[in-house]
Amino acid sequence: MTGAPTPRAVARAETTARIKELALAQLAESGASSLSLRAVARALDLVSSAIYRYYASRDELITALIVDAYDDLAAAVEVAVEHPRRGARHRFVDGCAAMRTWARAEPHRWALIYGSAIPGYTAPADTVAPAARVVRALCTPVADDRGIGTGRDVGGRLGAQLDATGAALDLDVDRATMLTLIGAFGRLVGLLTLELNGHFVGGLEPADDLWAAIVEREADDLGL
Amino acid sequence: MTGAPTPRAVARAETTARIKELALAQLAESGASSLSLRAVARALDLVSSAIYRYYASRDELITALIVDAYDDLAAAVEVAVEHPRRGARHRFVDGCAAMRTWARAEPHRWALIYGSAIPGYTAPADTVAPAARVVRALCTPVADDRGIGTGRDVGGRLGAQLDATGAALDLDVDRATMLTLIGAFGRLVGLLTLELNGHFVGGLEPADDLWAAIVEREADDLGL
DNA sequence: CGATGGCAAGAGCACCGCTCTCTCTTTGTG
DNA sequence: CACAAAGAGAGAGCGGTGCTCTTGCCATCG
Repeated sequence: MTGAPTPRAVARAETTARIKELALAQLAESGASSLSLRAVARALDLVSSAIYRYYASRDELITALIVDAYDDLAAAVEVAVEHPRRGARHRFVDGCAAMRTWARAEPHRWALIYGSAIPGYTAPADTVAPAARVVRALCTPVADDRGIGTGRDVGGRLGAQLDATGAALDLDVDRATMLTLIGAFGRLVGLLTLELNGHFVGGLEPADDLWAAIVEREADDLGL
Repeated sequence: MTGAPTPRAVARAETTARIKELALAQLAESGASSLSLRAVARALDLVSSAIYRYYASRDELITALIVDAYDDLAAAVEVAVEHPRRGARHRFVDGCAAMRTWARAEPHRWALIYGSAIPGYTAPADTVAPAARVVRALCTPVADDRGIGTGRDVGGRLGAQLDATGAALDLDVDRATMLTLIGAFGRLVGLLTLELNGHFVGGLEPADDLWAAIVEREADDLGL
C-alpha cells in the first residue's frame, strides 16, 4: 500500500509543502493577519480556488504553520539542551539562549505561537502536543538534576495543578520546582515578547545583557 | 478661541468618540485584525468613506485604541497601588492583581498592547508614554519603599541601561532593583499572555492560585 | 452676502476568503 | 483492458475589505 506512492500523491505532497513554504515566506514579510491565500496561489501559478484542495481554509494553513513553528522551536531548544557533558545549569542556560535566538531569528513565527491569538481563531488540539514539547525541552535539564528540592512544599489546589502539569509534561519534579519552572517559562516568554514588540527600545536595547542576567537569576532560583 | 467651541467642532468630537467606541465594541467580539471600518460606518449610519474624515486610516484608529488601552490599564494599576495606608508589599501585590483583573476583563485590549504587533504596523511615538505609565505604576510601591537594596550591584552596559530605564520611568531605584522589576514585569506579561491565549488549559486553569504564588515570590525577590 | 471649507455621499479600484460548477486527468478496480 | 470513481485545476461569482476621488450640500466666518 505504501510501497509505491502514486505520482499524484507525490505531486500532492510537493504542492502542499510548497504552499506552506510560500505561506511562511509571506508570513515573514507581512505578518500573519495579512497572509493571503490568493497571493500564495499567484506565487504558485495556481488559480486561487485550487488552494482549497490542499488547505480547507486560511485557518487550516495557519494551523499547519503554527505546528511547524512549535516543532521547530522545540527542536532548537532540545538540541541546545542535549549536551550530555555540560552541567544542568549550563544546559538550562543554553536552552534559554536557544529560545531567544530562535525567537529573534523568526519573530513572525514567534508571534504566531506566543503572540496574541488570532481573533476568532481557536487553536485546534493538534497544537498542544508541540507546544508542550517546547516547555518540556526547557525543563529537562532541571528534571535531570532533580533531588535538590527547594524545601517549601506547595499544597492545595495549586499543588494538584502543578502535579497535573508535571504529569502532562512527563517531568518528574517536585511541586515547588514545577512552580519555579512555570514562572521561569512565563518570564522568558514575557521578556521575549516585550523585546520583539519593541517595548525595550527606550533604553534596554540591545537586551543581550539583560537576558543573560535574568537567565542567571532564574538558574539560581532553580537551584542549579 | 477655546471659549465657545463651535457646534461643528462639538459634533466632530462626538462622532470621533462614537467611532472609537463602536470600534472598541467590535474589537471586543472579533479581535483587532478583523476590525472593519466599513462595519463601524454601518453601525454609525454613515457611508464608509465618511469615516476617513475622522481617522485617516485603519491603523490610525487602532493606534487610538492602543493609547486608550494603555491609559486605561495604567489608571487601573495606579488606583490599585495608591492605597497610602497599606504597606509596599500589599500595594505591589494589589497592582499585580489589578493588572491581571484588567487583562482578563479586556483580553482583546490586552492583546492589542502586549500581543504580537500587527504586521507592518509600527507603533507611533504616541504610544510609548502611556506604555511607560503602566510599568511605572507597577513599580512605584517598590520605589517608595526603596532603601533596602539587594546588595549586589550591576555594572557594565547593563548597569547603564538600567539607569537609563529608571530615568525614563522617573523611578529612583538602584540598578539591581530595577533589574528585578523588569524581570517581574516581564514575568507578569508572559504569564498573562500565556493564560489569556489558553496555554494553561491543560492543568493550570484557573490560574488564580498560580498567579498569587508567583506574585508573592516576586514580592519576596523585591525585598518587600 | 458671498466665499471658504468641513462634511457626507456615492462610485469605483484592487484586493480578500470562499463556493460552485465544469472539465480534464489520474487512479484503481471489475 | 475498459470504465467508473476520485482528484486536480480553471473560471465565474458572491459578499466582504481598505482606501481614493469626485460631487454636492450646508454651516461658518470675513
